[in-house]
Amino acid sequence: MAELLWERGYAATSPRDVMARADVGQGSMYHHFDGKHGLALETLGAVAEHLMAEAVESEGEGTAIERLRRRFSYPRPGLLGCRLGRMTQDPQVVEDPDLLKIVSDAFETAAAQWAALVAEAVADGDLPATTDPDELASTLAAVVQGGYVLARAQGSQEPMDAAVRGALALLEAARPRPVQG
Amino acid sequence: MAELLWERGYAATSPRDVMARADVGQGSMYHHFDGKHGLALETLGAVAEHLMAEAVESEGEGTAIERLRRRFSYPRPGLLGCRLGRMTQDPQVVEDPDLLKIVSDAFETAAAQWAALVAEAVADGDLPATTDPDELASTLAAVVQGGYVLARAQGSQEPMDAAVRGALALLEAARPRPVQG
DNA sequence: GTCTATAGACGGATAGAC
DNA sequence: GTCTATCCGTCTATAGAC
Repeated sequence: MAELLWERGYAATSPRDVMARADVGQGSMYHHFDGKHGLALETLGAVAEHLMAEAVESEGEGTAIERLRRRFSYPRPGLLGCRLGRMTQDPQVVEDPDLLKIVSDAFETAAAQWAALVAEAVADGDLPATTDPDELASTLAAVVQGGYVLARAQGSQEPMDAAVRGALALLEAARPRPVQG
Repeated sequence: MAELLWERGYAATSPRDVMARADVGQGSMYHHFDGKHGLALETLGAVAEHLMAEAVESEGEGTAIERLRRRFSYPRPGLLGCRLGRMTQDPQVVEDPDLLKIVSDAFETAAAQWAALVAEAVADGDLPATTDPDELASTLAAVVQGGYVLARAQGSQEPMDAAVRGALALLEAARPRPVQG
């Protein structure tokens, strides 16, 4: 189910497909899961947890700006799209409070983590003192999500990587000059 | 059809829906259009043209950096999503060369326009001389597209606006200090 | 040009045997 | 627990009358 949600989204994934891919009979599936909706609920929750853990791990060690840059530069499969961001274009997901909550919570958590990194980097003097952490957090998250869109639109990984590089260059250019002495 | 493509995407829009919304009989539709595919082709082409024209208009007059900021800040309906970017999450669109081409071309044109604005602003000394116009163009386009994703994920316009503001602040902070005298 | 009727496949789910 | 059979609706498109 996780694979199919990624490849096709929620609306376009049928229980039949899931059964075929998992090589499982109809009876088995409906015995263990509460239909398509329940199946998606469990799957998407697990995916969200997995992605968040991976993102935090990707930061590694170092100063805030280093961790921010590392997390931001973490390789992402542009052509495949984001397993969560993708769901926001699926009306059947957005109109379903349960499913939307999973996506919404994940983005909220991610935004808070970006904002914390930004705030720390500002305190370190590695970003302008005037920076609004929440705004820049939104910007960074948007570059990542938008990178997926551009990559899929062009059928190439490149726009995603370019978007990230462009943002990194901007962060660097905006870095306050260290006070001499 | 344009409305339905926007609201539901391509895969989830049925000829029946279109007929109902347009208050047109089945025979009429299939007489004038070559089925769902042809309908989408014509519609999406017109939408792309309209959006591109609107974007160019939004720039207004002034220096490159002013036009860039104006076009970038142009109000966008985050909750509704981008009428073209949305299509990139629909496998039936991405796997259809004709439909994908419309989306792909539009993004390519937009990227070129962003890059031209950036290059001009660099020449004006309003952006760092080290800026790669293509990269920053990708970044700007990604912020916009990602803003739509964030807005829909949170069910609010705010993340979209915040992402744009954050990017504008970054552009401002990265602005080279004018040489005195 | 526009209508109604119909085709054949797939959607999501349930029933009841084993 | 797992299987097969089956339900009713929708999907996209075509046929053929008017």
